[in-house]
Amino acid sequence: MSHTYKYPRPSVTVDCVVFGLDLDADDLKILLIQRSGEPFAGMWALPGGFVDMDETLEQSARRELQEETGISRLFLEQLYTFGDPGRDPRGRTITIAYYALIKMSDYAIQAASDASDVAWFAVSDLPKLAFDHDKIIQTALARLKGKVRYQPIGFELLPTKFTLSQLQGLYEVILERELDKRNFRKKILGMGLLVELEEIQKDVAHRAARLYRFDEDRYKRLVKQGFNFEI
Amino acid sequence: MSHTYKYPRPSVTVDCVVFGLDLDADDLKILLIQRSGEPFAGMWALPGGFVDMDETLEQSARRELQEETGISRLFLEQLYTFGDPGRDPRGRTITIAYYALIKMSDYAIQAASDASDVAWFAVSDLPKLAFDHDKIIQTALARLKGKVRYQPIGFELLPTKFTLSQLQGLYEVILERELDKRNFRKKILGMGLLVELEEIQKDVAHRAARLYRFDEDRYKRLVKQGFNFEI
DNA sequence: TTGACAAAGTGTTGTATAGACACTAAGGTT
DNA sequence: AACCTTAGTGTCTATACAACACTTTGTCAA
Repeated sequence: MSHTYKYPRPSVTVDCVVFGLDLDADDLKILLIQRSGEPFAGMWALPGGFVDMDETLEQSARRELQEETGISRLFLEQLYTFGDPGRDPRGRTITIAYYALIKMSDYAIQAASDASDVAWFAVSDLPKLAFDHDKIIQTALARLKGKVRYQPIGFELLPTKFTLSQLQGLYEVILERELDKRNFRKKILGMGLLVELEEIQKDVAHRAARLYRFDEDRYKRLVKQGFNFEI
Repeated sequence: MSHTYKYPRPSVTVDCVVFGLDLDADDLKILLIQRSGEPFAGMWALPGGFVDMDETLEQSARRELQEETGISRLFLEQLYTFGDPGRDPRGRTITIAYYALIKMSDYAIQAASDASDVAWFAVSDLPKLAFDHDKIIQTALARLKGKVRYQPIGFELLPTKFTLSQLQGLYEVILERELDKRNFRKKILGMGLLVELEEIQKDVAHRAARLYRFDEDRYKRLVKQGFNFEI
Protein backbone atom coordinates (compact mmCIF):
# COMPACT_ATOMS: atom_id res chain seq x y z
CA MET A 1 0.00 0.00 0.00
CA SER A 2 1.26 3.45 -0.85
CA HIS A 3 0.38 7.02 0.03
CA THR A 4 -0.01 9.85 -2.40
CA TYR A 5 0.03 13.57 -1.70
CA LYS A 6 -0.40 16.64 -3.87
CA TYR A 7 2.84 18.23 -2.62
CA PRO A 8 6.06 16.47 -1.65
CA ARG A 9 6.54 15.81 2.06
CA PRO A 10 9.68 15.31 4.12
CA SER A 11 10.15 12.20 6.22
CA VAL A 12 9.86 12.84 9.93
CA THR A 13 11.93 10.99 12.51
CA VAL A 14 12.84 11.25 16.17
CA ASP A 15 16.32 10.72 17.61
CA CYS A 16 17.33 10.38 21.25
CA VAL A 17 20.48 11.45 23.01
CA VAL A 18 20.51 9.18 26.06
CA PHE A 19 22.85 10.32 28.80
CA GLY A 20 24.11 8.06 31.54
CA LEU A 21 26.62 8.64 34.30
CA ASP A 22 29.41 6.18 34.91
CA LEU A 23 29.99 6.54 38.63
CA ASP A 24 33.22 4.55 38.63
CA ALA A 25 34.87 6.30 35.72
CA ASP A 26 33.40 9.69 36.63
CA ASP A 27 32.36 9.90 33.06
CA LEU A 28 29.32 11.08 31.17
CA LYS A 29 28.21 8.55 28.59
CA ILE A 30 25.88 8.40 25.63
CA LEU A 31 24.00 5.38 24.36
CA LEU A 32 24.55 4.60 20.68
CA ILE A 33 23.39 1.88 18.34
CA GLN A 34 25.26 0.39 15.46
CA ARG A 35 23.39 0.71 12.17
CA SER A 36 22.70 -2.52 10.34
CA GLY A 37 21.23 -1.10 7.13
CA GLU A 38 22.14 1.61 4.65
CA PRO A 39 22.86 4.42 4.70
CA PHE A 40 25.81 4.52 7.07
CA ALA A 41 25.68 0.73 7.64
CA GLY A 42 28.02 -0.31 10.44
CA MET A 43 28.37 3.21 11.80
CA TRP A 44 27.24 4.29 15.21
CA ALA A 45 24.17 6.47 15.50
CA LEU A 46 21.62 7.81 17.94
CA PRO A 47 18.67 5.54 18.63
CA GLY A 48 15.64 6.77 16.73
CA GLY A 49 13.30 6.15 13.84
CA PHE A 50 10.23 7.24 11.94
CA VAL A 51 7.27 8.87 13.61
CA ASP A 52 4.05 6.91 13.38
CA MET A 53 0.95 8.79 12.25
CA ASP A 54 -1.06 8.25 15.41
CA GLU A 55 1.42 8.90 18.20
CA THR A 56 2.75 12.09 19.75
CA LEU A 57 6.38 12.99 19.15
CA GLU A 58 7.31 12.10 22.69
CA GLN A 59 5.52 8.75 22.47
CA SER A 60 7.43 8.14 19.30
CA ALA A 61 10.75 8.82 21.03
CA ARG A 62 9.83 6.51 23.91
CA ARG A 63 8.75 3.75 21.56
CA GLU A 64 11.94 3.89 19.52
CA LEU A 65 14.04 3.81 22.67
CA GLN A 66 12.08 0.83 23.94
CA GLU A 67 12.44 -1.02 20.65
CA GLU A 68 16.12 -0.38 20.12
CA THR A 69 17.52 -0.39 23.62
CA GLY A 70 14.90 -1.83 25.95
CA ILE A 71 14.91 1.30 28.07
CA SER A 72 11.47 2.41 29.14
CA ARG A 73 11.17 4.63 32.20
CA LEU A 74 13.26 7.76 31.94
CA PHE A 75 13.39 11.51 31.92
CA LEU A 76 12.80 12.71 28.38
CA GLU A 77 12.64 16.20 26.96
CA GLN A 78 12.52 17.71 23.52
CA LEU A 79 15.85 19.15 22.47
CA TYR A 80 15.75 20.70 19.01
CA THR A 81 14.56 19.95 15.50
CA PHE A 82 17.13 19.40 12.77
CA GLY A 83 15.95 19.64 9.20
CA ASP A 84 18.62 20.88 6.84
CA PRO A 85 18.15 19.53 3.33
CA GLY A 86 20.87 16.98 2.72
CA ARG A 87 21.25 15.76 6.29
CA ASP A 88 19.89 12.36 5.17
CA PRO A 89 21.09 10.94 1.83
CA ARG A 90 17.78 9.12 1.37
CA GLY A 91 15.93 12.39 0.95
CA ARG A 92 14.62 15.31 2.93
CA THR A 93 14.26 14.18 6.53
CA ILE A 94 13.37 16.27 9.52
CA THR A 95 14.25 14.87 12.91
CA ILE A 96 12.93 15.99 16.25
CA ALA A 97 15.71 15.30 18.72
CA TYR A 98 15.03 14.42 22.34
CA TYR A 99 17.46 14.00 25.17
CA ALA A 100 17.05 11.56 27.99
CA LEU A 101 18.64 11.06 31.38
CA ILE A 102 18.77 7.61 32.87
CA LYS A 103 20.02 6.02 36.04
CA MET A 104 22.71 3.98 34.33
CA SER A 105 23.12 1.70 37.33
CA ASP A 106 19.57 0.45 36.78
CA TYR A 107 20.29 -0.48 33.19
CA ALA A 108 23.85 -1.69 33.45
CA ILE A 109 22.93 -5.32 32.82
CA GLN A 110 20.64 -4.58 29.92
CA ALA A 111 23.11 -2.57 27.92
CA ALA A 112 25.86 -5.09 28.56
CA SER A 113 23.81 -8.23 27.89
CA ASP A 114 22.17 -6.81 24.81
CA ALA A 115 23.35 -7.42 21.31
CA SER A 116 26.69 -5.86 20.49
CA ASP A 117 24.96 -3.17 18.52
CA VAL A 118 24.01 -1.10 21.55
CA ALA A 119 26.77 0.45 23.63
CA TRP A 120 27.70 3.31 25.91
CA PHE A 121 30.38 5.73 24.79
CA ALA A 122 32.13 8.32 26.89
CA VAL A 123 31.26 11.81 25.71
CA SER A 124 34.96 12.56 25.45
CA ASP A 125 35.59 9.55 23.22
CA LEU A 126 32.78 9.24 20.69
CA PRO A 127 33.13 7.27 17.46
CA LYS A 128 32.42 8.77 14.06
CA LEU A 129 28.67 9.11 13.80
CA ALA A 130 26.06 8.70 11.08
CA PHE A 131 24.08 11.65 9.69
CA ASP A 132 24.48 14.90 11.62
CA HIS A 133 24.30 13.06 14.92
CA ASP A 134 27.50 14.61 16.20
CA LYS A 135 25.86 18.01 15.87
CA ILE A 136 22.79 16.75 17.71
CA ILE A 137 24.97 15.46 20.53
CA GLN A 138 26.81 18.77 20.81
CA THR A 139 23.47 20.53 21.06
CA ALA A 140 22.35 18.09 23.75
CA LEU A 141 25.54 18.59 25.75
CA ALA A 142 25.11 22.34 25.64
CA ARG A 143 21.51 22.02 26.76
CA LEU A 144 22.38 19.69 29.59
CA LYS A 145 25.16 21.98 30.75
CA GLY A 146 22.88 24.96 30.68
CA LYS A 147 19.94 23.28 32.31
CA VAL A 148 21.56 21.27 35.07
CA ARG A 149 22.46 24.42 37.00
CA TYR A 150 18.92 25.73 37.20
CA GLN A 151 16.83 22.60 37.42
CA PRO A 152 17.41 19.54 39.55
CA ILE A 153 17.54 17.18 36.60
CA GLY A 154 20.97 15.91 37.55
CA PHE A 155 19.38 13.54 40.04
CA GLU A 156 17.88 11.62 37.11
CA LEU A 157 21.39 10.39 36.36
CA LEU A 158 22.18 9.15 39.86
CA PRO A 159 20.87 6.11 41.67
CA THR A 160 18.04 6.86 44.08
CA LYS A 161 20.49 6.77 46.98
CA PHE A 162 23.70 8.65 46.42
CA THR A 163 26.55 10.27 48.30
CA LEU A 164 27.35 13.96 48.24
CA SER A 165 30.62 13.19 46.50
CA GLN A 166 28.79 11.40 43.74
CA LEU A 167 26.47 14.36 43.34
CA GLN A 168 29.39 16.75 43.24
CA GLY A 169 31.17 14.54 40.71
CA LEU A 170 28.08 14.64 38.53
CA TYR A 171 28.12 18.42 38.43
CA GLU A 172 31.84 18.50 37.83
CA VAL A 173 31.57 16.16 34.86
CA ILE A 174 28.68 18.01 33.27
CA LEU A 175 29.89 21.53 33.95
CA GLU A 176 33.47 20.58 33.10
CA ARG A 177 34.99 22.36 36.07
CA GLU A 178 35.96 21.52 39.61
CA LEU A 179 33.84 22.58 42.53
CA ASP A 180 34.90 23.27 46.09
CA LYS A 181 33.75 20.45 48.34
CA ARG A 182 32.81 22.57 51.34
CA ASN A 183 31.03 25.24 49.34
CA PHE A 184 29.17 22.65 47.32
CA ARG A 185 27.94 20.79 50.41
CA LYS A 186 27.00 24.01 52.15
CA LYS A 187 24.94 25.12 49.20
CA ILE A 188 23.22 21.87 48.29
CA LEU A 189 22.37 20.99 51.89
CA GLY A 190 21.24 24.55 52.52
CA MET A 191 18.52 24.14 49.92
CA GLY A 192 16.89 21.48 52.07
CA LEU A 193 16.11 19.23 49.14
CA LEU A 194 18.17 16.27 50.24
CA VAL A 195 17.02 13.72 52.78
CA GLU A 196 19.80 12.27 54.90
CA LEU A 197 19.31 8.51 55.03
CA GLU A 198 20.29 6.19 57.87
CA GLU A 199 22.34 4.20 55.41
CA ILE A 200 25.97 4.52 54.48
CA GLN A 201 28.02 3.32 51.54
CA LYS A 202 29.17 -0.31 51.48
CA ASP A 203 32.14 -2.16 50.02
CA VAL A 204 34.43 0.80 49.69
CA ALA A 205 38.08 0.70 50.70
CA HIS A 206 37.91 3.87 52.77
CA ARG A 207 35.59 5.69 55.09
CA ALA A 208 32.02 5.05 53.95
CA ALA A 209 29.99 8.10 53.00
CA ARG A 210 26.46 8.85 54.06
CA LEU A 211 23.69 8.27 51.53
CA TYR A 212 21.08 10.84 50.61
CA ARG A 213 18.03 10.95 48.40
CA PHE A 214 16.43 13.83 46.53
CA ASP A 215 13.17 15.05 48.07
CA GLU A 216 11.05 15.56 44.99
CA ASP A 217 7.82 16.31 46.84
CA ARG A 218 9.48 19.04 48.83
CA TYR A 219 11.02 20.46 45.68
CA LYS A 220 7.63 20.68 44.00
CA ARG A 221 6.14 22.41 47.02
CA LEU A 222 8.98 24.90 47.22
CA VAL A 223 8.74 25.71 43.51
CA LYS A 224 5.12 26.70 44.01
CA GLN A 225 6.31 29.19 46.60
CA GLY A 226 8.73 30.70 44.13
CA PHE A 227 11.84 28.73 45.07
CA ASN A 228 14.65 28.81 42.50
CA PHE A 229 17.02 25.88 42.29
CA GLU A 230 20.54 26.94 41.36
CA ILE A 231 23.96 25.37 41.65
CA MET B 1 1.83 16.34 -10.22
CA SER B 2 1.61 14.14 -7.15
CA HIS B 3 4.02 12.42 -4.84
CA THR B 4 3.80 8.86 -3.66
CA TYR B 5 5.51 7.26 -0.69
CA LYS B 6 5.56 3.74 0.70
CA TYR B 7 4.63 4.90 4.20
CA PRO B 8 2.34 7.78 5.17
CA ARG B 9 4.06 11.06 6.00
CA PRO B 10 2.93 13.97 8.13
CA SER B 11 2.78 17.49 6.74
CA VAL B 12 5.50 19.76 8.05
CA THR B 13 4.99 23.46 8.67
CA VAL B 14 6.68 26.34 10.42
CA ASP B 15 4.93 28.94 12.57
CA CYS B 16 6.34 32.17 13.94
CA VAL B 17 5.61 34.02 17.15
CA VAL B 18 6.67 37.56 16.34
CA PHE B 19 7.12 39.78 19.36
CA GLY B 20 7.12 43.54 19.21
CA LEU B 21 7.26 46.16 21.93
CA ASP B 22 4.81 49.03 22.00
CA LEU B 23 6.84 51.78 23.63
CA ASP B 24 3.86 54.08 24.11
CA ALA B 25 1.52 51.55 25.66
CA ASP B 26 4.31 49.75 27.52
CA ASP B 27 2.91 46.60 26.05
CA LEU B 28 4.32 43.43 24.54
CA LYS B 29 2.60 42.57 21.28
CA ILE B 30 2.34 39.63 18.94
CA LEU B 31 1.82 39.74 15.20
CA LEU B 32 -1.12 37.69 13.94
CA ILE B 33 -2.70 37.09 10.58
CA GLN B 34 -6.34 36.49 9.83
CA ARG B 35 -6.94 33.22 8.01
CA SER B 36 -8.76 33.47 4.71
CA GLY B 37 -9.16 29.76 3.97
CA GLU B 38 -10.39 26.71 5.83
CA PRO B 39 -9.85 25.37 8.37
CA PHE B 40 -10.45 28.11 10.94
CA ALA B 41 -11.35 30.66 8.22
CA GLY B 42 -11.62 34.17 9.64
CA MET B 43 -9.80 33.29 12.82
CA TRP B 44 -6.50 34.78 13.88
CA ALA B 45 -3.40 32.64 13.68
CA LEU B 46 0.38 32.76 13.76
CA PRO B 47 2.07 33.50 10.45
CA GLY B 48 3.48 30.31 8.98
CA GLY B 49 3.12 27.70 6.31
CA PHE B 50 4.48 24.58 4.69
CA VAL B 51 8.18 23.82 4.53
CA ASP B 52 9.61 23.62 1.02
CA MET B 53 11.75 20.61 0.19
CA ASP B 54 14.92 22.54 -0.57
CA GLU B 55 15.12 25.12 2.21
CA THR B 56 16.28 24.90 5.81
CA LEU B 57 13.68 25.22 8.53
CA GLU B 58 14.89 28.68 9.43
CA GLN B 59 14.82 29.80 5.80
CA SER B 60 11.30 28.49 5.67
CA ALA B 61 10.28 30.57 8.66
CA ARG B 62 11.88 33.69 7.20
CA ARG B 63 10.21 33.15 3.85
CA GLU B 64 6.76 32.71 5.35
CA LEU B 65 7.20 35.83 7.45
CA GLN B 66 8.30 37.78 4.41
CA GLU B 67 5.36 36.54 2.35
CA GLU B 68 2.69 37.10 4.94
CA THR B 69 3.85 40.17 6.78
CA GLY B 70 6.62 41.80 4.74
CA ILE B 71 9.04 41.56 7.64
CA SER B 72 12.49 40.47 6.63
CA ARG B 73 15.40 41.34 8.90
CA LEU B 74 14.88 40.10 12.42
CA PHE B 75 16.12 37.98 15.28
CA LEU B 76 14.75 34.48 14.82
CA GLU B 77 15.23 31.39 16.93
CA GLN B 78 13.72 27.94 17.02
CA LEU B 79 11.24 27.54 19.86
CA TYR B 80 9.75 24.06 19.98
CA THR B 81 8.15 21.48 17.73
CA PHE B 82 4.48 20.69 18.14
CA GLY B 83 3.18 17.51 16.62
CA ASP B 84 0.30 16.01 18.52
CA PRO B 85 -2.02 14.01 16.27
CA GLY B 86 -5.21 16.00 15.89
CA ARG B 87 -3.71 19.47 16.19
CA ASP B 88 -4.66 20.09 12.55
CA PRO B 89 -8.06 18.87 11.32
CA ARG B 90 -6.67 18.39 7.79
CA GLY B 91 -4.45 15.55 8.97
CA ARG B 92 -1.28 14.88 10.85
CA THR B 93 0.78 18.04 10.81
CA ILE B 94 4.00 18.75 12.62
CA THR B 95 4.97 22.36 13.07
CA ILE B 96 8.36 23.71 14.01
CA ALA B 97 7.67 26.92 15.88
CA TYR B 98 10.07 29.85 15.81
CA TYR B 99 9.96 33.06 17.76
CA ALA B 100 11.14 36.39 16.49
CA LEU B 101 11.90 39.75 18.03
CA ILE B 102 11.53 42.87 15.96
CA LYS B 103 12.04 46.57 16.43
CA MET B 104 8.39 47.44 16.11
CA SER B 105 9.15 51.11 15.50
CA ASP B 106 10.86 50.14 12.21
CA TYR B 107 7.82 48.27 11.00
CA ALA B 108 5.05 50.45 12.36
CA ILE B 109 4.03 51.71 8.93
CA GLN B 110 4.14 48.34 7.27
CA ALA B 111 1.89 46.59 9.73
CA ALA B 112 -0.57 49.48 9.69
CA SER B 113 -0.66 50.02 5.93
CA ASP B 114 -0.92 46.34 5.15
CA ALA B 115 -4.14 44.55 4.44
CA SER B 116 -6.46 44.26 7.41
CA ASP B 117 -5.46 40.64 7.83
CA VAL B 118 -2.20 41.39 9.64
CA ALA B 119 -2.33 43.02 13.06
CA TRP B 120 -0.56 43.42 16.36
CA PHE B 121 -2.27 42.16 19.49
CA ALA B 122 -1.29 42.85 23.07
CA VAL B 123 -0.17 39.68 24.79
CA SER B 124 -2.67 40.39 27.55
CA ASP B 125 -5.54 40.69 25.09
CA LEU B 126 -5.24 38.00 22.44
CA PRO B 127 -8.18 36.86 20.32
CA LYS B 128 -9.25 33.25 20.03
CA LEU B 129 -6.66 31.49 17.92
CA ALA B 130 -6.65 28.78 15.26
CA PHE B 131 -5.08 25.35 15.82
CA ASP B 132 -3.01 25.06 19.02
CA HIS B 133 -1.50 28.48 18.45
CA ASP B 134 -2.42 29.69 21.93
CA LYS B 135 -0.26 26.92 23.33
CA ILE B 136 2.60 27.90 21.03
CA ILE B 137 2.33 31.49 22.20
CA GLN B 138 2.39 30.47 25.85
CA THR B 139 5.52 28.45 25.18
CA ALA B 140 7.10 31.43 23.43
CA LEU B 141 6.26 33.75 26.29
CA ALA B 142 7.82 31.38 28.79
CA ARG B 143 10.93 31.09 26.65
CA LEU B 144 11.24 34.83 26.23
CA LYS B 145 10.81 35.39 29.94
CA GLY B 146 13.43 32.81 30.74
CA LYS B 147 15.91 33.92 28.13
CA VAL B 148 15.76 37.68 28.40
CA ARG B 149 17.44 37.63 31.79
CA TYR B 150 20.52 35.74 30.66
CA GLN B 151 21.02 36.94 27.11
CA PRO B 152 20.84 40.48 25.79
CA ILE B 153 18.10 39.68 23.30
CA GLY B 154 15.83 42.35 24.74
CA PHE B 155 17.65 44.97 22.68
CA GLU B 156 16.21 43.37 19.56
CA LEU B 157 12.84 44.79 20.58
CA LEU B 158 14.00 48.36 21.11
CA PRO B 159 14.96 50.96 18.54
CA THR B 160 18.71 51.27 18.01
CA LYS B 161 18.76 54.35 20.23
CA PHE B 162 16.82 54.04 23.45
CA THR B 163 16.57 55.52 26.90
CA LEU B 164 17.27 53.66 30.11
CA SER B 165 13.63 54.03 31.08
CA GLN B 166 12.57 52.32 27.88
CA LEU B 167 15.00 49.51 28.55
CA GLN B 168 13.73 49.12 32.08
CA GLY B 169 10.15 49.19 30.84
CA LEU B 170 10.99 46.38 28.44
CA TYR B 171 12.23 44.18 31.23
CA GLU B 172 9.29 45.04 33.42
CA VAL B 173 6.83 44.08 30.70
CA ILE B 174 8.51 40.80 29.87
CA LEU B 175 9.32 39.74 33.40
CA GLU B 176 5.94 40.95 34.65
CA ARG B 177 7.35 42.67 37.71
CA GLU B 178 8.56 46.11 38.66
CA LEU B 179 12.24 46.90 38.95
CA ASP B 180 13.94 49.51 41.07
CA LYS B 181 15.13 52.37 38.88
CA ARG B 182 18.40 53.03 40.68
CA ASN B 183 19.37 49.40 41.03
CA PHE B 184 18.50 48.72 37.42
CA ARG B 185 20.61 51.58 36.11
CA LYS B 186 23.51 50.72 38.36
CA LYS B 187 23.52 47.16 37.13
CA ILE B 188 23.00 47.70 33.44
CA LEU B 189 25.51 50.53 33.24
CA GLY B 190 27.96 48.56 35.34
CA MET B 191 28.11 45.89 32.68
CA GLY B 192 29.64 48.38 30.29
CA LEU B 193 27.57 47.24 27.35
CA LEU B 194 25.75 50.49 26.72
CA VAL B 195 27.23 53.39 24.82
CA GLU B 196 26.08 56.79 26.04
CA LEU B 197 25.19 58.86 22.99
CA GLU B 198 25.45 62.62 22.64
CA GLU B 199 21.79 62.69 21.74
CA ILE B 200 18.78 63.14 23.97
CA GLN B 201 15.11 62.42 23.52
CA LYS B 202 12.99 64.84 21.52
CA ASP B 203 9.37 65.89 21.57
CA VAL B 204 8.61 64.80 25.08
CA ALA B 205 6.61 66.92 27.50
CA HIS B 206 9.13 66.60 30.30
CA ARG B 207 12.86 66.45 30.88
CA ALA B 208 14.41 64.66 27.91
CA ALA B 209 16.31 61.48 28.67
CA ARG B 210 19.71 60.54 27.35
CA LEU B 211 19.86 58.00 24.55
CA TYR B 212 22.04 54.90 24.59
CA ARG B 213 22.84 52.12 22.18
CA PHE B 214 23.82 48.50 22.83
CA ASP B 215 27.49 47.77 22.14
CA GLU B 216 27.25 44.43 20.38
CA ASP B 217 30.92 44.19 19.47
CA ARG B 218 31.95 44.70 23.04
CA TYR B 219 29.42 42.13 24.19
CA LYS B 220 30.84 39.53 21.81
CA ARG B 221 34.35 40.22 22.99
CA LEU B 222 33.37 39.99 26.64
CA VAL B 223 31.51 36.71 26.10
CA LYS B 224 34.71 35.18 24.73
CA GLN B 225 36.37 36.11 28.00
CA GLY B 226 33.67 34.32 29.97
CA PHE B 227 31.39 37.25 30.68
CA ASN B 228 27.87 36.34 31.75
CA PHE B 229 25.05 38.72 30.99
CA GLU B 230 22.39 38.71 33.67
CA ILE B 231 19.62 41.07 34.69
C1' DT C 1 7.06 84.69 33.95
C1' DT C 2 6.08 81.67 37.01
C1' DG C 3 4.14 77.80 39.00
C1' DA C 4 2.71 73.08 38.31
C1' DC C 5 3.67 68.80 36.37
C1' DA C 6 6.22 64.73 34.72
C1' DA C 7 9.84 62.06 34.18
C1' DA C 8 15.17 61.97 34.55
C1' DG C 9 18.79 61.22 37.26
C1' DT C 10 21.54 60.14 41.38
C1' DG C 11 24.22 57.14 46.62
C1' DT C 12 24.26 54.88 50.76
C1' DT C 13 23.60 51.20 53.80
C1' DG C 14 22.47 46.72 55.50
C1' DT C 15 22.06 41.91 54.21
C1' DA C 16 22.93 37.80 51.83
C1' DT C 17 25.66 35.10 48.94
C1' DA C 18 29.91 33.27 46.69
C1' DG C 19 34.50 31.96 46.85
C1' DA C 20 38.90 30.95 48.89
C1' DC C 21 41.07 28.08 51.95
C1' DA C 22 43.27 23.27 55.38
C1' DC C 23 42.79 20.15 58.64
C1' DT C 24 40.72 16.07 61.31
C1' DA C 25 37.88 11.68 61.24
C1' DA C 26 36.83 7.17 59.83
C1' DG C 27 37.49 2.88 57.90
C1' DG C 28 39.89 -0.55 55.17
C1' DT C 29 44.51 -2.41 53.53
C1' DT C 30 49.25 -3.92 54.12
C1' DA D 1 50.48 -0.38 63.87
C1' DA D 2 51.24 2.48 60.14
C1' DC D 3 49.32 3.94 55.88
C1' DC D 4 46.21 5.16 52.42
C1' DT D 5 41.94 7.06 50.72
C1' DT D 6 37.94 9.53 50.97
C1' DA D 7 34.45 11.81 54.25
C1' DG D 8 33.39 15.57 56.62
C1' DT D 9 33.64 20.22 58.69
C1' DG D 10 33.93 26.47 59.62
C1' DT D 11 35.59 31.05 58.98
C1' DC D 12 36.59 35.13 56.67
C1' DT D 13 36.48 38.34 52.84
C1' DA D 14 34.72 40.33 48.86
C1' DT D 15 30.98 41.02 46.08
C1' DA D 16 26.16 41.44 44.72
C1' DC D 17 21.49 42.50 45.80
C1' DA D 18 17.62 45.05 47.83
C1' DA D 19 15.58 48.75 50.03
C1' DC D 20 14.99 53.41 50.07
C1' DA D 21 13.81 59.58 48.63
C1' DC D 22 15.12 63.62 46.94
C1' DT D 23 16.87 67.01 43.35
C1' DT D 24 17.10 68.33 38.44
C1' DT D 25 15.43 69.49 34.05
C1' DG D 26 12.34 70.66 30.71
C1' DT D 27 7.38 71.49 29.00
C1' DC D 28 3.04 73.44 29.29
C1' DA D 29 -0.60 76.29 30.87
C1' DA D 30 -2.37 79.89 33.68
